Amino acid sequence: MLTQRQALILKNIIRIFTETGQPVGSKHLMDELPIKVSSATIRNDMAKLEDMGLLDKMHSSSGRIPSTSGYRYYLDHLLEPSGVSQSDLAVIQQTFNKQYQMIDDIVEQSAMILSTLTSYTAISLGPDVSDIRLDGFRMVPLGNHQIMAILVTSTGSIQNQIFQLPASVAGEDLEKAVRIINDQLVGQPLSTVAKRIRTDVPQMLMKYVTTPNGFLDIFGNVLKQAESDRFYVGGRLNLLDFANNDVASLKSLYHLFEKNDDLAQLLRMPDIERDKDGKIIVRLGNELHPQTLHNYSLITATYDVHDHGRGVIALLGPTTMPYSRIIGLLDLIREELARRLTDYYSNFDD
Amino acid sequence: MLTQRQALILKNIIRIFTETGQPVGSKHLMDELPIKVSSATIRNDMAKLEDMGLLDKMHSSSGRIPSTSGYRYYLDHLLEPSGVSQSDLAVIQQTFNKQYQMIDDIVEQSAMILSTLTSYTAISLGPDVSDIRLDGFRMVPLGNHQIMAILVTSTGSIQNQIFQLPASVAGEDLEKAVRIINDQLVGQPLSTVAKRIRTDVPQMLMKYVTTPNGFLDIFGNVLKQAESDRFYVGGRLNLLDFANNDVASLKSLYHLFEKNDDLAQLLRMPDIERDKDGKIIVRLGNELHPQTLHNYSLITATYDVHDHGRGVIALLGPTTMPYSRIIGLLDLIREELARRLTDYYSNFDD
DNA sequence: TTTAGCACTTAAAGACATAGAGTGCTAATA
DNA sequence: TATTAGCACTCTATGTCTTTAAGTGCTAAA
Repeated sequence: MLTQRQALILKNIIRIFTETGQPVGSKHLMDELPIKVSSATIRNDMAKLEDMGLLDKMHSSSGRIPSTSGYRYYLDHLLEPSGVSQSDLAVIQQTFNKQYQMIDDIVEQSAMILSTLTSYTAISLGPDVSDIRLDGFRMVPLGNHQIMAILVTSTGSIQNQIFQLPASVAGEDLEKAVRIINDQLVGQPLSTVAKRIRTDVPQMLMKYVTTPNGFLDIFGNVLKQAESDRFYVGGRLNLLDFANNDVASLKSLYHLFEKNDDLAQLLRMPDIERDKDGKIIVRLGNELHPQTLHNYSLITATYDVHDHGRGVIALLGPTTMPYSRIIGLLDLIREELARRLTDYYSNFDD
Repeated sequence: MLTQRQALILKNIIRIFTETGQPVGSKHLMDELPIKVSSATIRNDMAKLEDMGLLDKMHSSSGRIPSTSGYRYYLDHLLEPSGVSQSDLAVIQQTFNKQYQMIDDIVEQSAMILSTLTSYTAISLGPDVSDIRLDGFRMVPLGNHQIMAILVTSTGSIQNQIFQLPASVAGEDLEKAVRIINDQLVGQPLSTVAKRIRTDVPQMLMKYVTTPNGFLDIFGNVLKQAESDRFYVGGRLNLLDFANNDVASLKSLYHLFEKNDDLAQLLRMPDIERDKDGKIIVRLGNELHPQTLHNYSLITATYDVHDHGRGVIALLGPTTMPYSRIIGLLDLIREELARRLTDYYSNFDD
C-alpha cells in the first residue's frame, strides 16, 4: 500500500510526464507538488515506488517515468474522472443534433466526435447485430445480364452489390424470387434470415422458380455484407500524430485498421462482456494481444440500448493520455449514445 | 545536345540512383557502363552534365545525383518504355477478369492492380461524368418520418442517403413526385437532370404535389453526390512506404488524399486534356502545384472510351521510380481500360 | 581526346572532454 | 524516526578533433 505522499508523487509524475513527455526529476517535481518537502525526501519515495515496480528509469541517472504497472495502479486507484468542459459539451450536443439521424449515423457520429475532441482515433461499434432485421430486398435489372441487389435493414443501412446474372437465370424468375423473399423474410432478424436461406427457403423457391441457386448466392452475398459492416472509425489521420514519429509502428497500426475483424474482436473482448454495468475499461498496450499496440492504450466503454443489445465505443491513443479528462468524456458520450439509440428504437417500434 | 556517351552516363546514373538511392561516383559508374572508359573521362562528362544542369551534387566531393532537369531530359529523350513482364500481365488479366464487372468496378480494379504491381499509390478517375445518365430514382419509407432516397445511374453506381422528412411533406406526394421524376428524367444525362430540377421540374411538380420544395432538396442532394463520387484510390497504404520515413510529408500526403476534389483537379489538368492521343505524361514534384508533392512524381495516362468521354488513371510515387517498367505497365492498363469500358458500353447500348 | 596521377574536399565515424541533470547514500537535524 | 543537506557518482548530450574513405577537379602526359 502506498503512503499518501507516495500516491501524490506517482500521480504527479504521471501528470507531468503526460504533459511534457520528459522523465521527471526530484527537483523539478518538488516545485510542482502542493506539499512542501525536500528533493531528497522525494528521491526516497521515488526509490520505494521504483522498488514496487511503479516507476522506471531510462538509465541510472535519469528522472523517473511511470512504468506500465504504475499506470495500472494509477488507473485502478488514483484516477478521478473529471467533468466534461463546457466547450466539449457544446461540441457533443451540436454534432449529435444534426438532422437525418439513423442508427448508423448516430454510431458514426459518435466516433467522429470522440476523435475530434481527443485528437486520437475512435472506434464505434453499433449495438448487437442479432437484433437487426431485414427490411426489404430488391433487384434492379440494369440490362446486359447485370442486376443490382439492394438490401435494406431495420437500422436503415443499405447494402448493394452488382452481379452478373448467370445466363441460366430467367428474368421472370428473379421477380418471383424477390417477391417470395420479401413475403417470407422481411421483419426477421438477419441471423434468422441467414439460417433460413440455407434451410427451408431453397425448397420454397423451388416450387415457383426454376433456377434458385444463382439467386440465393446473390442474396447470401449481400446479406453477409450487411451483417459485418457496422463499424466506424473516426480520426484515422490522428494516428499520424500520436504514433511517435515511428514510421514502422505507424505502418502496422494502419494495417490493423484495415482489418475490421481484428479490431472488432479487440473491442468485444470477454472481460468487457462480463462487465454488466458498463464501466469504462482501460487496457494498456502490454495487456493487449497484437504487438502493434504496445505503446498505446485502448479505452473501451460499453452502453446498453434498452432491449436492443449493447454497443461499444473505444478510443486508441498513446499510453500517456490525459485519462481523467478522457474518461469523463467517454462516459458522457456513452450515456448520450445509449439515450439516443434507445429513443430511436422506442419511436421506431411504435 | 548530349553526346552519346553523356546520354549513356545520365541514363545509368538515373538507373543506379533509382536502384540504390545513393549518389553515383565516377569509379562505381565505370564498372557499370557497357563501354570501357576511365573514371577520369566519366568525371569530365559528369562535369559537363552538371554544367548543363542535368546533374547535382550533395556536396563538393560527393557522387552525382540526377537533378530535376536531368529527370526531365531523361523522360523526354532517353526513356524507352519496356514491355510488360509475363507475371505482371497475368496479374492484370486475372484481376480484370473477375466476375460482376460494372463500370465503377472496372475503374476501381484498375487502381488496385496498378498499385499492387508498383507498390505506389494509384488514382483512377472514370470516364467523363457528362455522359452518365439517370437510370432510376426511388424513395423507401423507413417509418418515423425517415426515408431513404436511392439514385441509380447508367454506370450502375448507386447513391443513397437518408433523410428526415419535413413534417410538411405528405406521404402520397412523395410517391407522385418520384413517379414524375422517373417519367421525366430517367435516361437523361446527370448534368441535364441537375439543370432541369432548377428550371422546369419545380413547375411540373407544382401541379400534382403540394410540397415540392423539401422533396427537390433531397433529390438534388443525392444527385450531387452521384456527380462527384467517381474516384478510386488504390494502395493508400503504400504512401507509408515511399514517403521517405518523413512523417511530416506523410501527413500532408494523407491530407491531400482526403480531399478528392484537389486530387481530381490535379489529374484533369489542362495540358492533359489537350493531349489527344492519350500519351502518358510524367510530372515531377516541382512541376506540380501543391508543395506536398515536391519529392514525388505523378504519372497520368488518359484513355478514350469510344463516344463516352475519357478517363484518367494516375500513379503517385517517388521521383526515383523505375519509369521504363512503369510506363509500359500504365500503357497496357490504359489500353485495357479503354477496351473493356468500350465493350461495356457497346453491350449496354444494344 | 583520353587517361594517369595527385592535391583537395567533405561526410561519417570514432575518441575524448565537458557540462548538466539526476541519483544514492551518509550523516546531521527536528 | 522521518526528513534534509551535502556530496560523490553516473549517464546523456554536446562540442571538438582526428582519421578514413569516397569522390572531385585539374594538370600533364599519352
